[in-house]
Amino acid sequence: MLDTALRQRRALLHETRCQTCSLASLCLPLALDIEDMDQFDAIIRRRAPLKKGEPLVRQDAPFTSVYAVRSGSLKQVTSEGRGDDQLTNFYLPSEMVGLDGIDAQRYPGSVIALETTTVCEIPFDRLDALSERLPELRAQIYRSMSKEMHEDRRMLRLLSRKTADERLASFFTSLSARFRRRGYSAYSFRLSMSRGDIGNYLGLAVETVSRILTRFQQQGLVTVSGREVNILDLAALEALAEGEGGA
Amino acid sequence: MLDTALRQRRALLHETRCQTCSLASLCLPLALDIEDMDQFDAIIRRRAPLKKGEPLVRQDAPFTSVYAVRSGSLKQVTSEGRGDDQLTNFYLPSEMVGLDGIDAQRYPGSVIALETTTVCEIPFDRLDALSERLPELRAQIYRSMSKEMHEDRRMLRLLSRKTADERLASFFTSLSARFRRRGYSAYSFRLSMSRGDIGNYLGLAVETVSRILTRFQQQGLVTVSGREVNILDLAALEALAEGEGGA
DNA sequence: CGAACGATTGAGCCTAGTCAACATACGTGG
DNA sequence: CCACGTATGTTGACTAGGCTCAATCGTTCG
Repeated sequence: MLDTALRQRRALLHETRCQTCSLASLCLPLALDIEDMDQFDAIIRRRAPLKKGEPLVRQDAPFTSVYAVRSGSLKQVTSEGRGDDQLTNFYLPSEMVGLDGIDAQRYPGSVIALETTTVCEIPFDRLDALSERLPELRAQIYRSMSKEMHEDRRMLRLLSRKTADERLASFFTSLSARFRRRGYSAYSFRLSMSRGDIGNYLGLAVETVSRILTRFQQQGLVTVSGREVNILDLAALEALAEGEGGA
Repeated sequence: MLDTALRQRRALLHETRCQTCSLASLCLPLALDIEDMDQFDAIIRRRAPLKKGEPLVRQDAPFTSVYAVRSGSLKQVTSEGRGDDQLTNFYLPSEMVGLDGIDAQRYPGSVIALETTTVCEIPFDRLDALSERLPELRAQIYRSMSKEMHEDRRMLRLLSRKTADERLASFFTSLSARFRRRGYSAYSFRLSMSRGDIGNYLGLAVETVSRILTRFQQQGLVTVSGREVNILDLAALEALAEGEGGA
């Protein structure tokens, strides 16, 4: 039995090494050579997997680390005032959590696992120190942050100009692209978030999300069964997402 | 006459030095000591002032530099599809323009002067190289980006949860705070942007902006005459911005 | 001084929110 | 393994906030 535990532990350690990580090509150490990757690897902290609903970071907690998602998914929720939560982000494997806490030195929202989720913890002070010697790593940090800003701008546009249908279509095409990029099917996947989460994220009432999903099915764009999604007409969804509904 | 030109040029050079810049305490070199500031100063490029309506950067142009606003103001506009512009940001003195272009190596939107505006151009490759040796500078770059992400999240919440009244109130209180921080009056200022710009930014029709402004005046919250704004009851505006209208 | 643009005001409409009832899935303990 | 309770999802009816269209007024600039 001890043997099993040992093997599991070794497997875990093995898995946690960047060099053998299947996400390495999408993650922070992306551009590093073998030697540098070892240095990077050395500052990463292992973490027990998070269970569904468990917070990775809590809003307003002191900023110490950023995190790379290895498997599973999370949502970022910012509470302000009484019960007025806003879901500001979903995080999928290879994406970075916590970069928005650098400025205020506190995390601006809680980040909560949507399913069983594993992450790599990267203490920021050590990352920063390492980035001093590794220009490629520095560039990758800048790129990650810049990309998130870029994404946020897309989201601003979605919220201020798009109709409910366009928002849902955007949501699906964006998820589809993100899954594809990670080597999963672009057409068939399982949502880890509830309708409520989706609505909150897209600025829509749950009822609206539900209604539009049934309409999308009637239109033959997708099939949805619970959280199982099948995209039938990606091109049409993409057109819809860009506002070519009937204009 | 040559003498005049010479003096002007010297004045310009003088003004453009970080050490004598009144914004130094808000800007990138914030935490640098005198010596380091000189190094930073050396990589900055002077730029002729932009006239109203003139673009500082154009959407999709190759990313080369970031910019610090010295005086005036600008807006960032992202066009997608036909005529579907989204105003994603306003930039005031000491704020950084262009950081969202690092990832794609292109500027994700055009940035256009709203009035006569001067900026410091900072070539990014040289900034990055310098940041290798100056941890304080690096920290400040991270902080700038992180702050912008944070701001974007606030904006997401505004667009997805707030009513038109709350949005306008937020807009005014935010401007007020930004002016105060720069040493200007928090209660009396001139808008450099049109009603159309405000509406576009806040996800509202121009007519709605106009209507709410007149209502705010009737309620004794502000006086507005053209682009001249006087805040009469900042506390009430702040309460409104946070959704304490009648709840 | 006139033209062009920006701002204001009014009337009617439409999208998505709210409230309410019902259906389904989930998971926990007997 | 099933039964129950709770959380999640769906559907319907009604409402309202903000958009559109349209006309008018004001202001800035050539």
